[in-house]
Amino acid sequence: MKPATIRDVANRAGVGIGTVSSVLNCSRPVNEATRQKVLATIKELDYRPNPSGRHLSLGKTDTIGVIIPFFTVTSQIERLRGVMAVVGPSDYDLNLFTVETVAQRNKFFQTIPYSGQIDGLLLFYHYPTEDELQHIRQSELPTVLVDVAHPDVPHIFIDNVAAARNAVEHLIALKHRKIAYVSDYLDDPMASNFGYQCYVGYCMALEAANIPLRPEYHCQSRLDRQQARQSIVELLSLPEPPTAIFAFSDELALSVLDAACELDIPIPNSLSVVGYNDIELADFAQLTTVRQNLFEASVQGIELLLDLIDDPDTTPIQYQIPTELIVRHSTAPLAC
Amino acid sequence: MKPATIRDVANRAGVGIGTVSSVLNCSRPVNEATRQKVLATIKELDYRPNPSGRHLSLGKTDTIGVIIPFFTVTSQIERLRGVMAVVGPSDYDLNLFTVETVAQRNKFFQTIPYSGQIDGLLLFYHYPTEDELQHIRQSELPTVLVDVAHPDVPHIFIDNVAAARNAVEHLIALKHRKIAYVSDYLDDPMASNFGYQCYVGYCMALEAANIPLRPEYHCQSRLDRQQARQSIVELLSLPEPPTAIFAFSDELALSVLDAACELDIPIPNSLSVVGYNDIELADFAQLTTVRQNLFEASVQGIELLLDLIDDPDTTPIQYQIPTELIVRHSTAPLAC
DNA sequence: CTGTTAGCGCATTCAA
DNA sequence: TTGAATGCGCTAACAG
Repeated sequence: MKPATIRDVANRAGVGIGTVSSVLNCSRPVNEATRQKVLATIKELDYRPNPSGRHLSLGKTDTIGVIIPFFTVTSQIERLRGVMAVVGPSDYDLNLFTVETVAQRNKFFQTIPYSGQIDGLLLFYHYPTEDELQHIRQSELPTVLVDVAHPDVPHIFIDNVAAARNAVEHLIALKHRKIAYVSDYLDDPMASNFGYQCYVGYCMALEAANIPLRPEYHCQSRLDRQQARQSIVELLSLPEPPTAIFAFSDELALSVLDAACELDIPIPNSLSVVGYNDIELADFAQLTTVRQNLFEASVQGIELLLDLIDDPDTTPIQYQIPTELIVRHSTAPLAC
Repeated sequence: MKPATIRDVANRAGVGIGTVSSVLNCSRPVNEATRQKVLATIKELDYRPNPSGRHLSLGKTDTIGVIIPFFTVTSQIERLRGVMAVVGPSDYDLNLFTVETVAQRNKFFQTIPYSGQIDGLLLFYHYPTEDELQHIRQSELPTVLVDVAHPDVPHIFIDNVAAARNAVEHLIALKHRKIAYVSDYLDDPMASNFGYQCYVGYCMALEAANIPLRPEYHCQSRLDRQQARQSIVELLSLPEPPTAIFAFSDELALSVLDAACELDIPIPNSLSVVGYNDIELADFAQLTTVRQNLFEASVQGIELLLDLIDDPDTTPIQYQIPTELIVRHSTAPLAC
């Protein structure tokens, strides 16, 4: 059976269509008696306003778009949970988009912002290109970045550079000097900017300690477990292998453990390992890692976005989420 | 600047509004010359059809709704990935809904199916109540269940009963007779039906081996790690503790490992453990577990749903996804 | 082949 | 306080 429309309700209740609308949206005062009658009719006909009608009339979709790349990464679920925690109780819906290739990403930015199908965009884990920024600006779509900082876009910033530096300094404090860094391919067009940020922090820590940078200690790896392990085995097979490794994700850090296991390198005795994210597995594996409150960052992200949608002139405050180094048993002082 | 409408394009191109629509949708033949002109104007004006307009006119939203409960559970990301893999390249959008409480669930089923805001519904991990079925039927919203089987609703079925039975039989084959089962609270209104299904499989395996059921061996626990560990410590502290445990999720199985560690019970020597899902962590922890291809199940789920939307009279074929017992090092023959 | 028109369901005028 | 009319952007049926 066709769902009831606002006109059905109006006819049945013997009132005008505008009156029903007024009752629904409290947009203007309505006589209490007629109000009750309308309300009763709505219930009787089981009427629900059609969102598309509203959207068309209001020029608003009550939907926010979310892009969370790297959906294989466990920690992404935390980000999504944070988003849902705010969007769920709100009047907004959530549209989840996939962008797994450069082509998809281009198409997305060229179309969606202009399509009027979302009122705002939440972008995780991705430092927008100049081109993408252009589209965001031009479409005037309220946009918030989470995880990365950008001077031109409101964002919830996690200072990964400082966190990475702090992690590496932890290793240096343990007397390590041969410290490697494992990340994704920094020049991969689909890479998060994140690997780079951590790299900067890594470099800063080394520099501050007067430890020269060794290019062979920067291991850029694919993220799937097999290939990662392989890359790290190579790293650990260098003539002068590192005594400590900082990995830009817990997943990669676990691959370090895999590789060390394969090579019979005891951890932390002969090799210290620090990860990033503090995923559940990290605790289980007793991995020293950097904890970021991804849930909280997401929550602040959409809250900011909703504010921005509500009032585009909101001063785009840029929050910062603190990180914390969780020291477990995968790091130890350098054995002499 | 206001985005261009179909009328802008028509005026600019000097054609009728219907012609533009025809070009866009190939809904009727158009003279090649005018077609090119329209196409050029569309590009020139950077015109994108407004979805709400389409939706309103077509009575279709090109959006499918998805409910994936228990978003804290790592394996859920696999399901979501499967969905995205199909929805992403399609013309459909994905609306993710939260239902974390009974109230939310009720509200969802009472409103969303009728709202016309989605063309189809994909329901994970949830055996619908009679009431919910009523709403699904009444609203005539195409709906597909994934993970659970229901006689009245198209579904992608994973035979958890058989898989659980198989897992427990593995333990029995290892000569275990004191076999406990750890799950969520079976009577929790927000529980997945899943804990119950595994329970049935567990019982069947025991019965077939003539092992009497011991109520004290069924440990119903909260799912967060601390409380789970606590519950399992109690289980393992029984006067006659189990020598093997089947957990309905890898997360719980890992909590079993936690608890065993706390009590200095060596695994698998003194206690065998089997989990469920084969999350990444399971491999890492060398946990024997049941692997279900969650990605594949999701893919089949939306594919079926899209078919159903396309043609509501599609014979609601009900697929079944096989499971596989992955034997690792958390299970061993009963020590005499 | 193509321009025009009539809704789709709703919010918001403008009159009354 | 309220009903009727207008328009949001689009598709499809209708009339050339």
